[in-house]
Amino acid sequence: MYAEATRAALIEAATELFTRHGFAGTSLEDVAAAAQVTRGAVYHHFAGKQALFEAVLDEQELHMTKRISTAVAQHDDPWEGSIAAIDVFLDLCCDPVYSKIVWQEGPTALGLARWHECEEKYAYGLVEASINALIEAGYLERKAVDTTIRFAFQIFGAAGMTLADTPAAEKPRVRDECADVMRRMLAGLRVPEAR
Amino acid sequence: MYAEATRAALIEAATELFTRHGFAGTSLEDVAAAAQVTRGAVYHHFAGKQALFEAVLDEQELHMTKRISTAVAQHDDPWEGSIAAIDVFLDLCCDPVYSKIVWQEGPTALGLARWHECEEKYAYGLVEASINALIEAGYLERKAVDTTIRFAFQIFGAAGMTLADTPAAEKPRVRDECADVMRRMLAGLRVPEAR
DNA sequence: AATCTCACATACCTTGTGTATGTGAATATA
DNA sequence: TATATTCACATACACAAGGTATGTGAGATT
Repeated sequence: MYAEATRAALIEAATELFTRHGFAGTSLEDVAAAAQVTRGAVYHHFAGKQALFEAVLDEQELHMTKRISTAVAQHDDPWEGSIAAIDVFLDLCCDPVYSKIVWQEGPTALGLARWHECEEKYAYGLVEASINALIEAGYLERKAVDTTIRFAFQIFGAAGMTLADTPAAEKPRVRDECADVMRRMLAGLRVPEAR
Repeated sequence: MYAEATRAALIEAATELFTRHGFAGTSLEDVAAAAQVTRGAVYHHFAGKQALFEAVLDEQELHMTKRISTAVAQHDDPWEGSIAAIDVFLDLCCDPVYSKIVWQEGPTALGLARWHECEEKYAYGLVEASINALIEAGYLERKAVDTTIRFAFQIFGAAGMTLADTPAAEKPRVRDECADVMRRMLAGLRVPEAR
């Protein structure tokens, strides 16, 4: 029963190729060849090219979600938790695979609408929870909540995309600059009394 | 000499179709038919599908640039100018064509790298100029400048994308919420003395 | 009047996705 | 142990779409 191994090999090959050549630049023929099978195997395990990409993306997101959740859980204060989440997230974004798959290729591969649906399950949900926790704790006003969540989410995306096309050598510096800017922007949203 | 008219008709048809069905969902056959010519005409005027999209995008960007520039020019204080730029930009993003072409289809159609190159010429340049002006005037620290510009730019993108999938009926409300959040985030970056 | 170029149309090639069918090995069944 | 069935792919085909190469008529040039 090598089926599961084949599936894993396909996801691994796809992850590698989508990262290196992008979604559009990778054919299923390429993926199959890299996994040492034919396109038939791809269509046996996945409904199509998009479904394969979603499997790749899900794996990346799951990993990210776990790491951020545990980091957040170590803080009682939601503000501290949010800062921790930012730091862990930025570290993750220095991983070229994660940032490329999720932030660069994701929207292209799935279209913005479908990509956003996928994000709802992972990153977006985390941001939503954090913002709501900050509101509950009195750090943020209960005002324009949806828009605030959306913006916060996009800011994470901005960081991801920024780090994605930063050369490896400069990543540490840019990572810290991103953390600084994100913290200050978040601080700008705090209610005056909580500052 | 109907050449220029044909070219304009192609751009107009492409704008309409890319807006309605997206870049991937529109074939050059569709565009040619809508402009009452054949695909041959498309390839006579444009190098390919991407080049056609870039022509469409350029037109939208040019219009945006003009409106924002004149708005900014009416203020001496760069902070006031930036606030004005935000307002004009958000108004523009309520136009479904602009937001769809530039913020939704752009990255998908051209790939993030190429899209970013195009943006450099227009929106990105404006943000860059504004941030630099704010630094010169002492509102912002001269620190992590590139990252700050990038983030500010992405925040505009966040607003554009947010408004793009907001139903027309809610656009006015969301538009104002965006303006509020953007102002507060920008304020978070101000040096303490300038607050 | 002959020629040349512009502005397209027509026809063809190629790539890549998706689908339908074939096949051998493993497993279940009798 | 012989037969049937299912799984895990491979093979072959259909079709859409982008790109290219070539054909063509009208107007400009000489």
